[in-house]
Amino acid sequence: MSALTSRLRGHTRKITGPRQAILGILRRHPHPLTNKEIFAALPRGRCDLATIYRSMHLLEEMGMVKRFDFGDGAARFELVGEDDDGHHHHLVCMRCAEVVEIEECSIRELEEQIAARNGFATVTHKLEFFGICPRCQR
Amino acid sequence: MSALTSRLRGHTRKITGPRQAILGILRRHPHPLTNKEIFAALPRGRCDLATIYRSMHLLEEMGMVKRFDFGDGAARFELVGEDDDGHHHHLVCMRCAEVVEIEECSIRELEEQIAARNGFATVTHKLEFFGICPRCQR
DNA sequence: TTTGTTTTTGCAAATCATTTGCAATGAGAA
DNA sequence: TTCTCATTGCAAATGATTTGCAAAAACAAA
Repeated sequence: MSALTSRLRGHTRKITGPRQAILGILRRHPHPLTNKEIFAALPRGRCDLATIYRSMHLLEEMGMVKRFDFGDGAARFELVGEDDDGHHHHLVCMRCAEVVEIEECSIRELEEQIAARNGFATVTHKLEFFGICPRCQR
Repeated sequence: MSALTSRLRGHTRKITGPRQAILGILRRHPHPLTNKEIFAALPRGRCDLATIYRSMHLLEEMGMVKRFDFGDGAARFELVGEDDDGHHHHLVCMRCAEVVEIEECSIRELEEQIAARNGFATVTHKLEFFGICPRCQR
């Protein structure tokens, strides 16, 4: 919690109940959660859905959570550890949405390994690169 | 067009004006397009936006277009060649949304190569695996 | 601990992408 | 040419996410 405290203070931000509660939920859920899931996990009426959306933006900017997009239209978030940079991949079941964290980071050749190792079938992957193009760098 | 014709016929589907027009736009745009962009590229009033959404679903099911998700909330589509399976990656500028097609399929080590080769800066990548989990396979 | 200032929150309304109901229209088989 | 079923346009419905605004909460300073 000290990490949150100092980081928030450094941004002229306040340590509010909703924010602590959200971090709490994230801390005890090692899987990516949607804003709605976080909302549901919070004690009833603990805070508004809009507040969760706003908090996630803030925490993301501060680098405390990582945003994931599984392509189903809802963003998902995971807490980033003190040390790690939060970079890892996910193996998502297209039927029940079960999520398995994948530590390694290679590809293609890994598809088979990942499929076999986890017993998943018809595994595919989606990959996009992001950056700043030459024109925009000027 | 013969490919479209035969494929559509094989699915008890009709060859309509909107569908031909959409394929036409896709054919002359080698980059992923959003439904809205396709709509805008179509001669005014050529067809409804809803029809484009419906057509893209159909074409995707038929394997004639590939759907891409750059995480900005809008799906993008590209025509899949007769032969190729449409598998390739994209390098997207986070500022102007310029898109560069990346042929190779490896990762991480490639990030630097891709960044250098295209003059892009701060390149990152997003990757997710999809499949059917053991429980769902039963 | 009281006050003053600034950030946050709740709530409701607004956006945006995408989907859907339904009656009218069009494509293709007979 | 006719008949039937797929398809379309249009408008309304969804679902995720954002935003305006006044009230409430944090916190620094007194």
